[in-house]
Amino acid sequence: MTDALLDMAGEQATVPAGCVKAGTSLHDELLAALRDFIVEGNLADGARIPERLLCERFQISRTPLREALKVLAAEGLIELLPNRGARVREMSDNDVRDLFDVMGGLEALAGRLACERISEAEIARIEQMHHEMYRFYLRRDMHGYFHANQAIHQMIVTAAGNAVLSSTYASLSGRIRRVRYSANMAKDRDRWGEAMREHEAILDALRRRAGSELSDLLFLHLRNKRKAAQANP
Amino acid sequence: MTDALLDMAGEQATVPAGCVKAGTSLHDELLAALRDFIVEGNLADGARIPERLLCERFQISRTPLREALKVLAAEGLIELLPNRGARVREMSDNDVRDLFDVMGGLEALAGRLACERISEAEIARIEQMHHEMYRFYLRRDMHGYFHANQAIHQMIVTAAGNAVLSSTYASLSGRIRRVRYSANMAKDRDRWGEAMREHEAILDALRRRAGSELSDLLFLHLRNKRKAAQANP
DNA sequence: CTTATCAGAAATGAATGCAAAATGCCAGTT
DNA sequence: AACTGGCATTTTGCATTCATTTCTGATAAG
Repeated sequence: MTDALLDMAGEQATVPAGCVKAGTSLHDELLAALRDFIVEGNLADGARIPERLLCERFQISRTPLREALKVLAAEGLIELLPNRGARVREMSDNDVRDLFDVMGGLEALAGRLACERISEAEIARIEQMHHEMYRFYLRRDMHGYFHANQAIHQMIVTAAGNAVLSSTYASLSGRIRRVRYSANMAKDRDRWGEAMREHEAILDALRRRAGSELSDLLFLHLRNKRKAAQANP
Repeated sequence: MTDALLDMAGEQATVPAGCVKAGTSLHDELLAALRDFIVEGNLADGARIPERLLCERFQISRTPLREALKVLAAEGLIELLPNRGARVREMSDNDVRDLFDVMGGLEALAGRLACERISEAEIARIEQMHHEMYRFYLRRDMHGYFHANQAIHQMIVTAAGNAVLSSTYASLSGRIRRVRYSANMAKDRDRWGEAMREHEAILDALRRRAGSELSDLLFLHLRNKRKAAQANP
């Protein structure tokens, strides 16, 4: 962990003062940096996060750091034990299941709302991304596929045009990104093909602007994704 | 606003020290108290929240207060303008629409999950609450109806057995509770009756454990509720 | 050799102090 | 009379300091 923190401190040091964008407080910057750092998975599950270390690395005092930690705890990324400091939140299988289901619910909502207000241009853009993803699938390019897949889902959420949905979705995405759930698909070729077929159906429903149907498809798609991810010994 | 703050100080003063529950830090207590205070609607929309005042009222220093404010800002209840302090977040019609839609999406999810795991006893309990609500409706008891209605929706969310869903729902509930959206139904008797019929259908779908159908019904129910609430000049 | 206990060290929780930014006020000007 | 510019006050942001709790590890008893 210490090495990672040192790396981060390095980045911080290379952009010392001029990088302070107008209107951004030290606290906000720190919050974003810390969140990214944890979401990226640089810290092990359940790892302690000593304030002193972070202070030295970020070259700040404890006050803004502690504020940021409180916010991250509220977001569910870390947990604060009274008088015992911050820990990276460990996620049980149940937690992962719950997170996936809520993500599914939010994507279902996104699909429904998107059907109501998405433009033809946006649909065309998603179709394009879909074909791109398909090419990754044919090439068995796991990384590219995963990236394209995530972009499509994000695009649907964005197309819903709902700020509350977007921020809620982003928050849960951060929490779930710590869970490595992409690697499993490589072992399960059937699931990969199935996922592609599900995406075909999703795109079709979006084209027809069939809100309820798309809503169902997206929820079930996420649920299947979760089942595939959790079916690992 | 000052009066309201003074009132709160009074409450705080009446339970000065003994109320400190074991394991709860000053920060957590303060956070809960502040959140309740704002959710209850004691502060006007857009009202400034000077730190000094709150400190005097709560008899604490600025440090824990500022931590609490940061968390409330992250929750979306207030907004923090850099160097200009905290304000109660004003909600535009768009914000209310977005909130209602996401609440609808979450309830739709709750219904779907509830269908999978709800017990017969819980269904019976909801039926009972439904009939209770119906009696309030017949008596034109707006307050009682509203209360029973909220209890039913909460019960469905609880029955979903998803911790992430519950906490997300609770957070959005807090943000939306500041909006008075109950009074309008009194003016629109048709909407009230329609809402009752929707609840009949919801209960029926739940009995049959028809997940997708219930999901649709709940989303549309919330959307209709929103439309009725926002149709006020 | 294991385990219990206790003192020192370290970390957290909260309060205070200081610098910078913003708000408000008043005078001077047009 | 209205508007602009500058100064004083207030308020926020962050650092530092103090108090309390927890952790560590060394020592001694079983």
